[in-house]
Amino acid sequence: MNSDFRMPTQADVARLAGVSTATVSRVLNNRGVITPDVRKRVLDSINTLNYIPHAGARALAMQRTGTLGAIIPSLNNAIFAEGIHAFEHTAQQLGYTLILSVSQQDPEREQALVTKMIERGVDGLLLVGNHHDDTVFDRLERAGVRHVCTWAYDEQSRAPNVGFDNATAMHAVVDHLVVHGHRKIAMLAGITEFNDRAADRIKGAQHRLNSHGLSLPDRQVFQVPYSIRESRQALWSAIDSDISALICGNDVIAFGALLEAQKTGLRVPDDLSITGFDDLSLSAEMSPALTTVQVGAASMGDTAARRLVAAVEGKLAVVSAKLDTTLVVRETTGPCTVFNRH
Amino acid sequence: MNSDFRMPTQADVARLAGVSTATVSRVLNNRGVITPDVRKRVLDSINTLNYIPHAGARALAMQRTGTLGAIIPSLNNAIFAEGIHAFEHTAQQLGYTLILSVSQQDPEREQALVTKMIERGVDGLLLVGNHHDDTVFDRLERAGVRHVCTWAYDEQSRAPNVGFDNATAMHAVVDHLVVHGHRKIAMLAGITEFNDRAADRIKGAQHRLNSHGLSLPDRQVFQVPYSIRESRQALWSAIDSDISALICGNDVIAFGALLEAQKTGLRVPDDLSITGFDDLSLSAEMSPALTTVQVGAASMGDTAARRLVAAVEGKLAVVSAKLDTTLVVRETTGPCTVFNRH
DNA sequence: CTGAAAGCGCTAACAA
DNA sequence: TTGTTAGCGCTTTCAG
Repeated sequence: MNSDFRMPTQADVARLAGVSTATVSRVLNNRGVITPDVRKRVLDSINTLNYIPHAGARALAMQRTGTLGAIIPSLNNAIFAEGIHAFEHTAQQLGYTLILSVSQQDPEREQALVTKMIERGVDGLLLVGNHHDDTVFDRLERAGVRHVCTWAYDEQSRAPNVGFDNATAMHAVVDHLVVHGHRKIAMLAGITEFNDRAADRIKGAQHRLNSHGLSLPDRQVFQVPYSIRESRQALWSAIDSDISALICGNDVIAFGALLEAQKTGLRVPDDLSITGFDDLSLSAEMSPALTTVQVGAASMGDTAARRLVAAVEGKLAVVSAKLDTTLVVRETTGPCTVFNRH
Repeated sequence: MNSDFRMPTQADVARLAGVSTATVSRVLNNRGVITPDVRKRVLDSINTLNYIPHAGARALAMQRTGTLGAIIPSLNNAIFAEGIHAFEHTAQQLGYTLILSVSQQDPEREQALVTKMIERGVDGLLLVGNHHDDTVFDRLERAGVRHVCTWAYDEQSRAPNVGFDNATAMHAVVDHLVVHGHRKIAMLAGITEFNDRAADRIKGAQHRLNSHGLSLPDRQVFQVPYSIRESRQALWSAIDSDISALICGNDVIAFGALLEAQKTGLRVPDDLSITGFDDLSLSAEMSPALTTVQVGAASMGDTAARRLVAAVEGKLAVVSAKLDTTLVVRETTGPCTVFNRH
């Protein structure tokens, strides 16, 4: 690392090209009209000096940074990774850079990260879920940072949403199961603390079952971390009661349940129907292929980025987008064969 | 969005507290000694004004941003997501913010992204693999941005490495297979264009096989994208020759091969042994559980962040770290039962 | 221990 | 069409 070497600045470029810094700035930002000859001289100087503008200085002078922030619960969850991948891709395409932080579902950490994002001057911010500390929204609104909550959709939410209704998404699952004759159903849900999506999925399943004259009592809802290992164990609690179908909070949980079921000789779907949520790419490939809910994480990330940028550049409010989910029926669900065990 | 509202600045805080901005800056950065009373007044003012410092301005005045950059090929690959998750976690812990960009294995895009990173003034940058455009390193060195290449380890590399030797990592796989009597082996490798890790894994397997007096001719090496679907198809090309073992470039490819093998009634490992690379969390859980190479993506991300920060704060060069890989023998490999098919 | 003032690199009026 | 001149918000000598 050559120690005391100064990166060339706009002033250096200006000097070399024999123009003012204002002119350099102009050609850099395509502002105003510039004599072809001058523009060429500037461009040449930039090249020979290997000049790279200083984003911090620019951010100070203009009122924007050209960055989009995202605070997500985790990256070790393929579905978030997929959503962020798309978000970054679109952001990049629109000329924005991504600043990414992981909250680990910790509200305090999230709050601190939001402040960090404001410090960094992100032009827009993506959040996951609608459940956030009030101060999060207060700060964001106060700072005038456009933001959007994803992975959820609720008309009542304080912030704009780009996502789907987790509760409603469960309706199709329940209907599918009920139509196939399932009456006793359990659920391996995600952990609901600080996770409104997981909670909504439970509520959605329960309500829909109720409307069919059935029920999913709380004691048949088991909260498990999004981990295959832990999900395998949870299967045992779930099948203690003689259920014929198992609704899982997401695909990873479903993988665990399926693997464990297979290992113990339980036939899926003959002895037990299993459903997932997310439709990871693996879900279609495994065998039996997983019946699950497709959420379109990629298009969610893409849409979130577009709406955010549109709002920033148009100086408007972010407009919400309600995304659809679709039940993908595959091989882990089938007709209920009652009295199958016990 | 309240339109023309100005975020409170340090000057506002100073005014309210009845001190100079210099003093505010001092308490903010714990520099020098400050009278307790003054400190309290400043802190109070900060609170009542909800003052949030401006990172851009600070970056301009100091010579650092408190950000770490990372440019990775993709996020839709669980192993990269895991590595970045750890990188971000450690960075956050050390007080740094992550700026993340995805290159999609495109050298031109990568080059542009590196420039973007320099613009943003990242204090350190994580790259994947050792194969990068010369201008990438030129620019980075010129700008004095510490950087580290991960997911690879090569004494000869131009940049510091935090990673493992992909070629050597294959030795254990080959040895394991050979010891079990396998002689005819094929490989489903990753696509080697712009991917030195994939290429090294092939070379590693070939060399080691050679040293056993065996060989892995190029025509038995099939390059496939890191996708289950595509890998399934590739299996057919591979087993055309009557091999008894299949080395896969990573776990995802192995999943595909395994799934397809099972589907067609090929018994694993009796009819065909299969190995992976990465040791994704799923690999241990599936059945048969996958024999694979554990790479410790998390500790790689963690170490990369620490080394980068140490170099930045100590004004030193980044020091490389050679990480170990370990073969995890599970159930997809077994003794060779020759003449098993055809 | 604290304040005044210069300046980090860039953009945006305002003149010319 | 281009140059001059203020800042943008913060840190940092240098005085006091």
